[in-house]
Amino acid sequence: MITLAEENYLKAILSISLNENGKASTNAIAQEIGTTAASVSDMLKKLQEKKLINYKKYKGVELSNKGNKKAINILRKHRLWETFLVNNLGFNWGEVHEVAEQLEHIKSAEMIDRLDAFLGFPKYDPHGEPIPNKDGKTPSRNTIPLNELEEGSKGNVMGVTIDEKLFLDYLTQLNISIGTEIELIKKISFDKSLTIIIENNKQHISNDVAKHLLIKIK
Amino acid sequence: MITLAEENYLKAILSISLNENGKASTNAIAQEIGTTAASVSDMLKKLQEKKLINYKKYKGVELSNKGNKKAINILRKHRLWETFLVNNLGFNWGEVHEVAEQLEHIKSAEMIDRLDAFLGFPKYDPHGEPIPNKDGKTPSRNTIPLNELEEGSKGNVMGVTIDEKLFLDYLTQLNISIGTEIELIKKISFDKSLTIIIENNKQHISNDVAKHLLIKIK
DNA sequence: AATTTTTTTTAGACATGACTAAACTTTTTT
DNA sequence: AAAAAAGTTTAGTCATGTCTAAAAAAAATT
Repeated sequence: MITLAEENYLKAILSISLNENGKASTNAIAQEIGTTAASVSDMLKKLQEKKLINYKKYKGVELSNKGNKKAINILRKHRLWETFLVNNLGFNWGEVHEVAEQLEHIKSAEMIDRLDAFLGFPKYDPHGEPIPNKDGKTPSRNTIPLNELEEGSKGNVMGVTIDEKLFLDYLTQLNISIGTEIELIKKISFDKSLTIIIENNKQHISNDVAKHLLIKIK
Repeated sequence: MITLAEENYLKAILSISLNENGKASTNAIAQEIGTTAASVSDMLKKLQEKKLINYKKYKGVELSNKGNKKAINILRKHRLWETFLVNNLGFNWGEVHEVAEQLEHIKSAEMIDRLDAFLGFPKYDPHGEPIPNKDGKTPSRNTIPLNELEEGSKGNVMGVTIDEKLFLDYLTQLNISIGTEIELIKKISFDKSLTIIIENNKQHISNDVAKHLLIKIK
Protein backbone atom coordinates (compact mmCIF):
# COMPACT_ATOMS: atom_id res chain seq x y z
CA MET A 1 0.00 0.00 0.00
CA ILE A 2 1.29 3.40 -0.95
CA THR A 3 0.82 6.23 1.55
CA LEU A 4 -0.31 9.78 0.93
CA ALA A 5 3.17 11.15 1.65
CA GLU A 6 4.74 8.69 -0.76
CA GLU A 7 2.29 9.69 -3.48
CA ASN A 8 3.24 13.31 -3.00
CA TYR A 9 6.92 12.47 -3.37
CA LEU A 10 6.30 10.56 -6.60
CA LYS A 11 4.29 13.48 -7.93
CA ALA A 12 7.07 15.91 -7.03
CA ILE A 13 9.72 13.76 -8.69
CA LEU A 14 7.61 13.46 -11.84
CA SER A 15 7.00 17.18 -11.92
CA ILE A 16 10.72 17.95 -11.58
CA SER A 17 11.79 15.47 -14.23
CA LEU A 18 9.22 16.90 -16.66
CA ASN A 19 10.52 20.44 -16.17
CA GLU A 20 14.27 20.00 -15.90
CA ASN A 21 15.27 16.80 -17.61
CA GLY A 22 17.57 14.32 -15.97
CA LYS A 23 17.49 13.20 -12.37
CA ALA A 24 15.78 15.05 -9.54
CA SER A 25 17.98 16.33 -6.74
CA THR A 26 17.19 16.02 -3.05
CA ASN A 27 17.05 19.78 -2.67
CA ALA A 28 14.73 20.24 -5.63
CA ILE A 29 12.32 17.69 -4.19
CA ALA A 30 12.50 19.33 -0.77
CA GLN A 31 11.62 22.67 -2.31
CA GLU A 32 8.79 21.25 -4.42
CA ILE A 33 7.22 19.53 -1.43
CA GLY A 34 8.01 22.22 1.11
CA THR A 35 10.08 20.12 3.46
CA THR A 36 13.75 19.68 4.35
CA ALA A 37 16.46 17.84 2.44
CA ALA A 38 16.85 15.53 5.45
CA SER A 39 13.24 14.44 5.26
CA VAL A 40 13.58 13.84 1.55
CA SER A 41 16.65 11.66 2.10
CA ASP A 42 14.68 9.56 4.58
CA MET A 43 11.78 9.17 2.22
CA LEU A 44 13.92 8.31 -0.80
CA LYS A 45 15.20 5.29 1.12
CA LYS A 46 11.64 4.09 1.64
CA LEU A 47 10.66 4.66 -1.96
CA GLN A 48 13.75 2.76 -3.09
CA GLU A 49 12.74 -0.13 -0.78
CA LYS A 50 9.38 -0.22 -2.52
CA LYS A 51 11.01 -0.10 -5.97
CA LEU A 52 9.20 3.09 -6.88
CA ILE A 53 12.38 4.99 -7.74
CA ASN A 54 15.93 4.41 -8.88
CA TYR A 55 18.17 6.03 -6.34
CA LYS A 56 21.80 5.93 -5.42
CA LYS A 57 23.08 8.02 -2.54
CA TYR A 58 24.26 11.47 -3.62
CA LYS A 59 23.41 10.63 -7.23
CA GLY A 60 19.91 11.98 -7.59
CA VAL A 61 16.75 10.09 -8.29
CA GLU A 62 14.42 9.08 -11.10
CA LEU A 63 11.11 7.24 -11.12
CA SER A 64 11.16 3.51 -11.81
CA ASN A 65 8.64 2.12 -14.29
CA LYS A 66 6.38 1.24 -11.40
CA GLY A 67 6.80 4.67 -9.81
CA ASN A 68 6.19 6.41 -13.09
CA LYS A 69 2.91 4.58 -13.57
CA LYS A 70 1.76 5.57 -10.09
CA ALA A 71 2.76 9.19 -10.61
CA ILE A 72 1.06 9.44 -14.00
CA ASN A 73 -2.05 7.99 -12.45
CA ILE A 74 -2.06 10.65 -9.75
CA LEU A 75 -1.67 13.31 -12.43
CA ARG A 76 -4.56 11.76 -14.34
CA LYS A 77 -6.75 11.89 -11.25
CA HIS A 78 -5.75 15.44 -10.46
CA ARG A 79 -6.60 16.68 -13.93
CA LEU A 80 -9.87 14.78 -14.18
CA TRP A 81 -11.02 16.18 -10.86
CA GLU A 82 -10.04 19.70 -11.93
CA THR A 83 -12.11 19.20 -15.05
CA PHE A 84 -15.08 18.10 -12.96
CA LEU A 85 -14.72 21.06 -10.60
CA VAL A 86 -14.65 23.57 -13.45
CA ASN A 87 -17.05 21.98 -15.92
CA ASN A 88 -19.66 20.68 -13.50
CA LEU A 89 -19.34 22.61 -10.26
CA GLY A 90 -18.68 25.99 -11.84
CA PHE A 91 -15.35 26.84 -10.25
CA ASN A 92 -12.96 28.97 -12.25
CA TRP A 93 -9.55 27.70 -13.27
CA GLY A 94 -7.70 29.45 -10.46
CA GLU A 95 -9.78 27.96 -7.67
CA VAL A 96 -9.45 24.23 -8.17
CA HIS A 97 -5.86 23.31 -7.46
CA GLU A 98 -6.00 22.82 -3.67
CA VAL A 99 -9.14 20.72 -3.74
CA ALA A 100 -7.80 18.62 -6.61
CA GLU A 101 -4.65 18.02 -4.54
CA GLN A 102 -6.88 16.29 -2.04
CA LEU A 103 -9.09 14.49 -4.53
CA GLU A 104 -6.14 13.06 -6.47
CA HIS A 105 -5.43 10.69 -3.57
CA ILE A 106 -8.84 9.01 -3.56
CA LYS A 107 -8.30 5.34 -4.30
CA SER A 108 -10.67 3.67 -6.73
CA ALA A 109 -9.69 2.92 -10.30
CA GLU A 110 -13.28 2.06 -11.08
CA MET A 111 -14.45 5.44 -9.87
CA ILE A 112 -11.90 7.44 -11.77
CA ASP A 113 -12.66 5.59 -15.00
CA ARG A 114 -16.35 6.29 -14.51
CA LEU A 115 -15.58 9.93 -13.80
CA ASP A 116 -13.54 10.01 -17.00
CA ALA A 117 -16.53 8.65 -18.92
CA PHE A 118 -18.92 11.04 -17.16
CA LEU A 119 -16.74 13.97 -18.27
CA GLY A 120 -16.65 12.64 -21.84
CA PHE A 121 -13.05 11.42 -21.85
CA PRO A 122 -11.53 14.90 -21.91
CA LYS A 123 -8.03 15.16 -23.41
CA TYR A 124 -7.12 18.39 -21.65
CA ASP A 125 -7.92 19.88 -18.27
CA PRO A 126 -9.16 23.44 -17.65
CA HIS A 127 -5.57 24.69 -17.84
CA GLY A 128 -5.00 23.00 -21.17
CA GLU A 129 -2.77 20.38 -19.59
CA PRO A 130 -3.03 16.92 -21.14
CA ILE A 131 -4.90 14.24 -19.19
CA PRO A 132 -3.23 10.82 -19.32
CA ASN A 133 -5.70 8.12 -20.36
CA LYS A 134 -6.50 4.92 -18.50
CA ASP A 135 -3.34 3.31 -19.89
CA GLY A 136 -1.14 6.22 -18.90
CA LYS A 137 -0.76 7.59 -22.41
CA THR A 138 -0.64 11.35 -22.60
CA PRO A 139 -1.82 13.15 -25.74
CA SER A 140 0.85 15.36 -27.31
CA ARG A 141 0.57 18.57 -29.31
CA ASN A 142 3.13 20.73 -30.95
CA THR A 143 3.01 23.87 -28.94
CA ILE A 144 5.82 26.19 -27.91
CA PRO A 145 6.11 28.61 -25.00
CA LEU A 146 5.08 32.13 -25.97
CA ASN A 147 8.56 33.53 -25.23
CA GLU A 148 10.04 31.30 -27.95
CA LEU A 149 7.70 32.61 -30.65
CA GLU A 150 9.19 34.88 -33.33
CA GLU A 151 8.28 38.53 -33.54
CA GLY A 152 5.35 39.05 -35.84
CA SER A 153 3.87 35.56 -35.51
CA LYS A 154 0.47 34.63 -34.17
CA GLY A 155 -0.97 31.68 -32.33
CA ASN A 156 -3.51 30.45 -29.85
CA VAL A 157 -3.06 29.67 -26.18
CA MET A 158 -3.42 25.91 -25.78
CA GLY A 159 -2.40 25.58 -22.17
CA VAL A 160 -0.56 26.95 -19.17
CA THR A 161 2.18 25.16 -17.32
CA ILE A 162 1.66 26.30 -13.77
CA ASP A 163 -1.44 25.95 -11.67
CA GLU A 164 -1.30 28.83 -9.22
CA LYS A 165 -4.11 31.18 -8.36
CA LEU A 166 -2.02 34.37 -8.63
CA PHE A 167 -0.81 33.46 -12.10
CA LEU A 168 -4.22 32.35 -13.38
CA ASP A 169 -6.00 35.37 -11.97
CA TYR A 170 -3.49 37.61 -13.71
CA LEU A 171 -4.12 35.84 -17.02
CA THR A 172 -7.83 36.33 -16.55
CA GLN A 173 -7.15 40.01 -15.97
CA LEU A 174 -5.15 40.10 -19.21
CA ASN A 175 -8.10 38.48 -20.98
CA ILE A 176 -6.10 35.34 -21.63
CA SER A 177 -7.76 31.95 -21.44
CA ILE A 178 -7.53 28.66 -23.34
CA GLY A 179 -8.00 29.40 -27.04
CA THR A 180 -7.14 33.11 -26.89
CA GLU A 181 -5.34 34.37 -29.98
CA ILE A 182 -2.09 36.17 -29.27
CA GLU A 183 0.15 38.06 -31.68
CA LEU A 184 3.74 38.65 -30.64
CA ILE A 185 4.78 42.18 -31.61
CA LYS A 186 8.13 42.69 -29.99
CA LYS A 187 10.61 41.06 -27.67
CA ILE A 188 12.65 43.39 -25.47
CA SER A 189 16.22 42.13 -25.35
CA PHE A 190 17.01 43.77 -22.03
CA ASP A 191 14.56 41.86 -19.82
CA LYS A 192 13.04 39.45 -22.36
CA SER A 193 9.61 40.95 -21.79
CA LEU A 194 7.11 40.90 -24.64
CA THR A 195 4.65 43.20 -26.32
CA ILE A 196 1.63 41.26 -27.51
CA ILE A 197 -1.79 41.90 -28.97
CA ILE A 198 -4.86 40.25 -27.50
CA GLU A 199 -8.21 41.05 -29.09
CA ASN A 200 -6.85 44.23 -30.61
CA ASN A 201 -5.35 45.41 -27.34
CA LYS A 202 -1.66 45.95 -27.01
CA GLN A 203 -0.29 44.50 -23.73
CA HIS A 204 3.13 44.06 -22.22
CA ILE A 205 4.06 40.98 -20.21
CA SER A 206 7.18 39.62 -18.55
CA ASN A 207 9.18 36.67 -19.73
CA ASP A 208 8.20 34.88 -16.53
CA VAL A 209 4.58 34.97 -17.60
CA ALA A 210 5.22 34.23 -21.28
CA LYS A 211 7.25 31.09 -20.69
CA HIS A 212 4.27 29.43 -18.99
CA LEU A 213 1.91 30.00 -21.92
CA LEU A 214 1.84 27.22 -24.51
CA ILE A 215 1.08 28.49 -28.00
CA LYS A 216 0.07 26.68 -31.15
CA ILE A 217 1.30 28.68 -34.08
CA LYS A 218 -1.19 29.67 -36.75
CA MET B 1 -6.96 21.46 12.30
CA ILE B 2 -8.80 18.21 12.68
CA THR B 3 -7.06 15.05 11.50
CA LEU B 4 -8.49 12.17 9.50
CA ALA B 5 -8.33 9.85 12.50
CA GLU B 6 -10.15 12.38 14.66
CA GLU B 7 -12.87 12.76 12.04
CA ASN B 8 -13.38 9.01 12.04
CA TYR B 9 -13.75 8.97 15.82
CA LEU B 10 -16.35 11.75 15.73
CA LYS B 11 -18.25 9.86 13.05
CA ALA B 12 -18.14 6.67 15.10
CA ILE B 13 -19.37 8.44 18.24
CA LEU B 14 -22.20 10.06 16.29
CA SER B 15 -23.18 6.74 14.75
CA ILE B 16 -23.26 5.02 18.14
CA SER B 17 -25.25 7.76 19.82
CA LEU B 18 -27.80 7.68 17.00
CA ASN B 19 -28.30 3.94 17.36
CA GLU B 20 -28.16 3.35 21.07
CA ASN B 21 -29.06 6.50 22.91
CA GLY B 22 -26.99 7.84 25.74
CA LYS B 23 -23.22 7.96 25.91
CA ALA B 24 -20.86 5.95 23.77
CA SER B 25 -18.60 3.47 25.55
CA THR B 26 -14.92 3.03 24.82
CA ASN B 27 -15.49 -0.56 23.74
CA ALA B 28 -18.34 0.37 21.40
CA ILE B 29 -16.15 2.97 19.72
CA ALA B 30 -13.28 0.51 19.43
CA GLN B 31 -15.56 -1.99 17.74
CA GLU B 32 -17.06 0.59 15.40
CA ILE B 33 -13.65 1.81 14.28
CA GLY B 34 -11.92 -1.55 14.32
CA THR B 35 -9.25 -0.72 16.87
CA THR B 36 -8.51 -1.46 20.52
CA ALA B 37 -10.03 0.08 23.64
CA ALA B 38 -6.59 1.36 24.61
CA SER B 39 -6.26 3.32 21.39
CA VAL B 40 -9.72 4.76 21.88
CA SER B 41 -8.81 5.89 25.40
CA ASP B 42 -5.77 7.68 24.02
CA MET B 43 -7.79 9.40 21.34
CA LEU B 44 -10.62 10.44 23.65
CA LYS B 45 -8.10 12.46 25.65
CA LYS B 46 -7.08 14.31 22.51
CA LEU B 47 -10.65 14.96 21.42
CA GLN B 48 -11.44 16.26 24.91
CA GLU B 49 -8.45 18.60 24.65
CA LYS B 50 -9.91 19.98 21.45
CA LYS B 51 -13.36 20.34 23.03
CA LEU B 52 -14.91 18.07 20.46
CA ILE B 53 -16.40 15.70 23.03
CA ASN B 54 -17.59 15.64 26.65
CA TYR B 55 -15.67 12.91 28.37
CA LYS B 56 -14.99 11.84 31.91
CA LYS B 57 -12.78 8.84 32.57
CA TYR B 58 -14.74 5.59 32.84
CA LYS B 59 -17.97 7.50 32.26
CA GLY B 60 -18.45 7.23 28.51
CA VAL B 61 -18.47 9.99 25.96
CA GLU B 62 -20.81 12.23 23.99
CA LEU B 63 -20.17 14.79 21.28
CA SER B 64 -19.92 18.43 22.29
CA ASN B 65 -21.82 20.98 20.21
CA LYS B 66 -18.68 21.64 18.24
CA GLY B 67 -18.01 17.92 17.74
CA ASN B 68 -21.59 17.30 16.73
CA LYS B 69 -21.39 19.96 14.04
CA LYS B 70 -18.21 18.43 12.66
CA ALA B 71 -19.68 14.93 12.69
CA ILE B 72 -22.91 15.99 11.00
CA ASN B 73 -20.87 17.73 8.34
CA ILE B 74 -18.92 14.56 7.64
CA LEU B 75 -22.19 12.64 7.35
CA ARG B 76 -23.48 15.31 4.96
CA LYS B 77 -20.40 14.96 2.80
CA HIS B 78 -20.57 11.16 2.85
CA ARG B 79 -24.18 11.11 1.72
CA LEU B 80 -23.76 13.77 -0.94
CA TRP B 81 -20.83 11.90 -2.43
CA GLU B 82 -22.78 8.64 -2.38
CA THR B 83 -25.56 10.41 -4.23
CA PHE B 84 -23.10 11.63 -6.83
CA LEU B 85 -21.56 8.19 -7.24
CA VAL B 86 -24.94 6.54 -7.80
CA ASN B 87 -26.78 9.25 -9.71
CA ASN B 88 -23.98 10.49 -11.91
CA LEU B 89 -21.35 7.79 -12.11
CA GLY B 90 -23.75 4.86 -12.32
CA PHE B 91 -22.61 2.84 -9.33
CA ASN B 92 -25.23 0.77 -7.55
CA TRP B 93 -26.07 1.36 -3.92
CA GLY B 94 -23.90 -1.46 -2.61
CA GLU B 95 -20.73 -0.23 -4.25
CA VAL B 96 -20.31 3.29 -2.98
CA HIS B 97 -19.60 3.08 0.72
CA GLU B 98 -15.81 2.61 0.67
CA VAL B 99 -15.17 5.37 -1.81
CA ALA B 100 -17.51 7.73 0.04
CA GLU B 101 -15.56 6.97 3.22
CA GLN B 102 -12.58 8.53 1.50
CA LEU B 103 -14.40 11.39 -0.18
CA GLU B 104 -16.09 12.49 3.06
CA HIS B 105 -12.74 13.77 4.33
CA ILE B 106 -12.11 16.20 1.48
CA LYS B 107 -11.97 19.67 2.95
CA SER B 108 -13.75 22.44 1.07
CA ALA B 109 -17.07 23.81 2.25
CA GLU B 110 -17.41 25.71 -1.01
CA MET B 111 -17.00 22.54 -3.01
CA ILE B 112 -19.48 20.52 -1.03
CA ASP B 113 -22.11 23.25 -1.29
CA ARG B 114 -21.59 23.38 -5.04
CA LEU B 115 -21.83 19.61 -5.22
CA ASP B 116 -25.08 19.85 -3.25
CA ALA B 117 -26.42 22.35 -5.78
CA PHE B 118 -25.17 20.26 -8.72
CA LEU B 119 -27.09 17.27 -7.34
CA GLY B 120 -30.24 19.40 -6.92
CA PHE B 121 -30.14 19.65 -3.12
CA PRO B 122 -31.16 16.03 -2.53
CA LYS B 123 -32.89 15.31 0.79
CA TYR B 124 -32.02 11.59 0.84
CA ASP B 125 -29.07 9.56 -0.32
CA PRO B 126 -29.27 6.37 -2.43
CA HIS B 127 -29.98 4.35 0.72
CA GLY B 128 -32.83 6.65 1.72
CA GLU B 129 -30.80 8.13 4.52
CA PRO B 130 -31.41 11.82 5.17
CA ILE B 131 -28.77 14.30 4.03
CA PRO B 132 -28.14 17.12 6.52
CA ASN B 133 -28.32 20.51 4.82
CA LYS B 134 -25.69 23.23 4.87
CA ASP B 135 -26.82 24.30 8.34
CA GLY B 136 -26.71 20.78 9.72
CA LYS B 137 -30.47 20.32 9.76
CA THR B 138 -31.59 16.81 8.90
CA PRO B 139 -35.00 16.22 7.32
CA SER B 140 -37.18 13.89 9.36
CA ARG B 141 -39.88 11.46 8.29
CA ASN B 142 -42.15 9.23 10.23
CA THR B 143 -40.96 5.80 9.29
CA ILE B 144 -40.70 2.67 11.41
CA PRO B 145 -38.50 -0.39 11.05
CA LEU B 146 -40.26 -3.19 9.14
CA ASN B 147 -40.07 -5.53 12.14
CA GLU B 148 -42.24 -3.13 14.16
CA LEU B 149 -45.06 -3.11 11.59
CA GLU B 150 -48.28 -4.90 12.47
CA GLU B 151 -49.34 -8.04 10.65
CA GLY B 152 -51.52 -7.20 7.72
CA SER B 153 -50.24 -3.66 7.19
CA LYS B 154 -48.53 -2.28 4.12
CA GLY B 155 -45.95 0.36 3.49
CA ASN B 156 -43.09 1.52 1.30
CA VAL B 157 -39.38 1.20 1.91
CA MET B 158 -38.07 4.70 2.53
CA GLY B 159 -34.55 3.84 3.59
CA VAL B 160 -32.11 1.33 4.99
CA THR B 161 -30.03 1.85 8.09
CA ILE B 162 -26.86 0.02 7.27
CA ASP B 163 -24.57 0.59 4.34
CA GLU B 164 -22.92 -2.77 3.74
CA LYS B 165 -22.49 -4.49 0.42
CA LEU B 166 -23.66 -7.92 1.62
CA PHE B 167 -26.86 -6.48 3.04
CA LEU B 168 -27.61 -4.27 0.05
CA ASP B 169 -26.88 -7.01 -2.45
CA TYR B 170 -29.27 -9.29 -0.58
CA LEU B 171 -31.98 -6.63 -0.72
CA THR B 172 -31.44 -6.29 -4.45
CA GLN B 173 -31.82 -10.05 -4.75
CA LEU B 174 -35.11 -9.81 -2.81
CA ASN B 175 -36.23 -7.09 -5.24
CA ILE B 176 -36.19 -4.50 -2.50
CA SER B 177 -35.07 -0.96 -3.23
CA ILE B 178 -36.11 2.54 -2.16
CA GLY B 179 -39.84 2.91 -2.78
CA THR B 180 -40.66 -0.80 -2.90
CA GLU B 181 -44.07 -1.66 -1.46
CA ILE B 182 -44.01 -4.34 1.22
CA GLU B 183 -46.94 -6.05 2.91
CA LEU B 184 -46.29 -7.76 6.22
CA ILE B 185 -48.16 -11.06 6.33
CA LYS B 186 -46.90 -12.81 9.41
CA LYS B 187 -44.38 -12.49 12.22
CA ILE B 188 -42.96 -15.73 13.57
CA SER B 189 -42.74 -15.48 17.35
CA PHE B 190 -39.98 -18.06 17.65
CA ASP B 191 -37.22 -16.19 15.77
CA LYS B 192 -39.03 -12.93 14.95
CA SER B 193 -38.64 -13.63 11.23
CA LEU B 194 -41.24 -12.22 8.86
CA THR B 195 -43.29 -13.35 5.89
CA ILE B 196 -43.78 -10.46 3.50
CA ILE B 197 -45.16 -9.84 0.04
CA ILE B 198 -43.15 -7.89 -2.52
CA GLU B 199 -44.66 -7.40 -5.96
CA ASN B 200 -47.01 -10.33 -5.47
CA ASN B 201 -44.22 -12.64 -4.34
CA LYS B 202 -44.26 -14.14 -0.88
CA GLN B 203 -40.82 -13.98 0.76
CA HIS B 204 -39.43 -14.80 4.16
CA ILE B 205 -36.80 -12.66 5.86
CA SER B 206 -35.06 -12.60 9.21
CA ASN B 207 -35.60 -10.02 11.92
CA ASP B 208 -32.00 -8.91 11.39
CA VAL B 209 -32.83 -7.82 7.88
CA ALA B 210 -36.26 -6.37 8.72
CA LYS B 211 -35.03 -4.09 11.47
CA HIS B 212 -32.81 -2.23 9.01
CA LEU B 213 -35.64 -1.43 6.60
CA LEU B 214 -37.45 1.83 7.28
CA ILE B 215 -41.11 1.74 6.25
CA LYS B 216 -43.63 4.48 5.75
CA ILE B 217 -47.04 3.03 6.45
CA LYS B 218 -49.73 3.42 3.82
C1' DA C 1 45.59 20.00 -6.14
C1' DA C 2 43.94 22.00 -2.11
C1' DT C 3 40.32 24.65 -0.10
C1' DT C 4 35.82 26.40 0.25
C1' DT C 5 31.04 26.02 -0.65
C1' DT C 6 27.05 23.49 -1.62
C1' DT C 7 24.48 19.44 -1.40
C1' DT C 8 23.23 15.29 0.72
C1' DT C 9 23.05 11.99 4.33
C1' DT C 10 23.05 10.38 9.13
C1' DA C 11 21.96 10.79 13.99
C1' DG C 12 18.91 11.84 17.38
C1' DA C 13 14.22 13.93 18.58
C1' DC C 14 9.38 14.56 18.34
C1' DA C 15 4.13 14.10 17.29
C1' DT C 16 0.54 11.05 15.73
C1' DG C 17 -1.97 7.04 16.14
C1' DA C 18 -1.67 2.47 16.62
C1' DC C 19 -0.51 -1.95 19.64
C1' DT C 20 0.03 -5.39 23.96
C1' DA C 21 0.26 -6.16 28.71
C1' DA C 22 -0.74 -4.71 33.14
C1' DA C 23 -3.29 -1.94 36.39
C1' DC C 24 -7.27 0.09 37.85
C1' DT C 25 -12.63 1.12 38.01
C1' DT C 26 -17.17 -0.22 37.64
C1' DT C 27 -20.66 -3.56 37.32
C1' DT C 28 -22.49 -8.00 38.08
C1' DT C 29 -22.86 -12.12 40.51
C1' DT C 30 -22.81 -14.83 44.48
C1' DA D 1 -20.64 -6.94 51.07
C1' DA D 2 -17.14 -9.69 48.92
C1' DA D 3 -15.58 -11.75 44.91
C1' DA D 4 -15.55 -12.26 40.09
C1' DA D 5 -16.16 -10.43 35.64
C1' DA D 6 -16.27 -6.83 32.44
C1' DG D 7 -14.85 -2.53 30.90
C1' DT D 8 -11.44 1.20 30.86
C1' DT D 9 -7.12 3.45 31.44
C1' DT D 10 -2.06 3.67 31.84
C1' DA D 11 2.61 2.33 30.69
C1' DG D 12 5.70 1.11 27.49
C1' DT D 13 6.59 0.13 22.25
C1' DC D 14 6.42 0.72 17.50
C1' DA D 15 5.93 2.73 12.55
C1' DT D 16 5.39 6.89 9.88
C1' DG D 17 6.92 11.19 8.58
C1' DT D 18 8.65 15.23 10.15
C1' DC D 19 12.50 18.27 12.24
C1' DT D 20 17.48 20.33 13.62
C1' DA D 21 22.27 19.76 14.00
C1' DA D 22 26.29 17.51 12.62
C1' DA D 23 28.94 14.71 9.45
C1' DA D 24 30.13 13.30 4.92
C1' DA D 25 30.38 13.66 -0.10
C1' DA D 26 30.38 16.24 -4.34
C1' DA D 27 30.99 20.43 -6.85
C1' DA D 28 32.97 24.86 -7.41
C1' DT D 29 36.67 28.02 -6.63
C1' DT D 30 41.19 29.45 -6.03
